Amino acid sequence: MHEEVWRALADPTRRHLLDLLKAEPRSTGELCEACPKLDRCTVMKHLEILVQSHLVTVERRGRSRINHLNPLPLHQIVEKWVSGHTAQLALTAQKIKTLSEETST
Amino acid sequence: MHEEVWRALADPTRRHLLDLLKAEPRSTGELCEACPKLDRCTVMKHLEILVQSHLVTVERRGRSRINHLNPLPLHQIVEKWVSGHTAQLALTAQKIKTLSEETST
DNA sequence: AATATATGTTACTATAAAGTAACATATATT
DNA sequence: AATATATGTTACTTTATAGTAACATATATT
Repeated sequence: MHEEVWRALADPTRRHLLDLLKAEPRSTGELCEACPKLDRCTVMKHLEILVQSHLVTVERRGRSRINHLNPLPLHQIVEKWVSGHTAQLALTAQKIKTLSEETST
Repeated sequence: MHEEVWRALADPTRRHLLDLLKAEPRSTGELCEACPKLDRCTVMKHLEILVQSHLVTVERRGRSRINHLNPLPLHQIVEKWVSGHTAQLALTAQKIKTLSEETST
């Protein structure tokens, strides 16, 4: 299900990892370099969760593990859930305008 | 920031509450009736988190609290983060096709 | 074969979240 | 005023998550 995708996206570190992988596939070591504040084990745990949610796929290359971004699950939750909510924006434009002002407070 | 929005959306109960509010604003009591398995306090805690993330706004009406959906934060995280990732779908159509088969396993 | 490098595994700690219970307040109804 | 109703608050327990440390394995390099 998409439950894992939502959970995976909830963490800012994981979204950052996805951002890094958006540009190009990277090895785990490269991702760790890009996240100097985090322990390697922490990065690997996050990657594990991203793999379970299918947001990241793994390619083994010798002793390296190349992590690839898979944007499909993201696209799917947008299609199946988010779009149903954001569609209202067009319908209730004036109302949103008001709420927007409250939100920015 | 949008951190709270991602966190709020991570929980399936909260997404269900948003689904209920999508149709029409509802009082807390009505939401509790729609979630018979959950304690009233649990529902209120979830609503609290939804309000903090601005996904729900509250209107007081006598002794009732009417909860309104605000789809704007959702729209914003799609605009600011999700769309940047899903945009790749068009660019890497063939690759995704392959990943799709892996994902559905 | 010996060594370095990259990743995997297990166990632990600290923090946060989900859920509930008991009690408190505030508004409507009679 | 007394009562019922709807919501708010505080404190607690259980479970899940983030993060780390120490050790294990597997591949490349020399």
